[in-house]
Amino acid sequence: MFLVSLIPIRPEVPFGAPAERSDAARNRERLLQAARELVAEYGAEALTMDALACKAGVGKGTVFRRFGNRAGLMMTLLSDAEADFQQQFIFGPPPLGPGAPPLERLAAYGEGRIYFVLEYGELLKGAGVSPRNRFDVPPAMLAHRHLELLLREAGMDEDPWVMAMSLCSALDPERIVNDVRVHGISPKRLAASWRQLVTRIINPA
Amino acid sequence: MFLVSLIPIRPEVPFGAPAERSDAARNRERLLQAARELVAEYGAEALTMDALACKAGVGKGTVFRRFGNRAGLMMTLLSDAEADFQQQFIFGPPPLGPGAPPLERLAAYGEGRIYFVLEYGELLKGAGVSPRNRFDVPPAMLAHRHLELLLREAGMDEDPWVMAMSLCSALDPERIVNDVRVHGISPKRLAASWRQLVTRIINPA
DNA sequence: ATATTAACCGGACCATAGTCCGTTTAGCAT
DNA sequence: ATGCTAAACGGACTATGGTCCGGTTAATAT
Repeated sequence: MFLVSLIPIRPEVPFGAPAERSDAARNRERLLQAARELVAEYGAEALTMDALACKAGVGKGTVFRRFGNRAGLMMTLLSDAEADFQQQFIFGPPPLGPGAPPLERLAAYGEGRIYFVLEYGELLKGAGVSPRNRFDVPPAMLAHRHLELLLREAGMDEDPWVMAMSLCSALDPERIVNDVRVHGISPKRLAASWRQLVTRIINPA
Repeated sequence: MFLVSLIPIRPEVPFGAPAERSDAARNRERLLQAARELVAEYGAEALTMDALACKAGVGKGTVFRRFGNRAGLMMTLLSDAEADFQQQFIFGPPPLGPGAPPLERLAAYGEGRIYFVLEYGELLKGAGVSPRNRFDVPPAMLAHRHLELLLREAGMDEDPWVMAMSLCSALDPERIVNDVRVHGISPKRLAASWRQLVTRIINPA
């Protein structure tokens, strides 16, 4: 699915940019490897940039040159999983992918996203420290456009843009993780409520 | 409206706790005064705990003993406005307060909250740094219970708890501020979309 | 092979939230 | 008034994200 390159997880470098130098590439791999190990062992929340630099055997400056900041590192660590999920709802089999009616796709999207969030909640939290990183980043924009499109297909023609944004908010990672971990709400219950929400939204009285 | 004391903005001290010492009370007032001035002049985002301690003429330890952390300070600064808004939707005149049909109260709540958020967005952002501070704090819990109650009154009897949580998410301060400031969405448009959202939720097909 | 240079490297440095603990003091009992 | 004690005080200290800049090196041209 080469089209994926049109949906970058992170903004790509400009076209004319020179290729990455070999030592830079090597250090990036070292850093990603070390980061994955640290996350696997201690969790994403416990990952400090100093510890990462130390474990990867590079200087701290190098870490920040690669990833910009902590959120950028988390985004990079998420990018594979995020691309995979995008594949599923754009090209995958119904009901998540094309072929099912919009309502079923909306319901499936929410359910899929809920389980995605519960699996990658810590990384998502780290990646979304600022509003800019949470809302105006390629995966979030794509999710929003996807929901907006499904709402339109379902006949919602009164400001689907804002309505899609509200739906995105209902799938906010911190909210979902809090519901499950603090209040003991089951993922199934969240998914059922989501289904009811989208059902009612596209089937007005 | 003495009942307000039953709806504390921040968790109160235990009943048997000894009274606050006079020097502590004096320093708390100094700190709040200084904090309000700093927020008024430079904005809440620019307020640092060091600068606050310095301006109030107290040590840094005192600041943290009073407010626990930066979020606690922001909550305290918000408490008057938050209590005021609570008054309005619990005891105030319809459609925000009791007396109007549930749908109208829901619509009015969202509209009121949107304008509240746009006025106090910076403080709300500072107060809600952690999920715990965002979701499981008295004002948030009260808002959630209020929405849940209105949903029940409107005949929604299938998991109104989670549905109310989704509605709370749709009013997330960072989302609202981002929509308005970054995407240029007008508050009126947000309020209209919110009205449509709650209308569809309580008037299923 | 050598020179050139732009990119990269690393770690010292800065800013700020939050902690700790020895010192001071308000409130009270005598 | 004096002494006692628990509370409060304040500033040095720590942790961590992020910046800066002088030295190093990979890629390229000659």
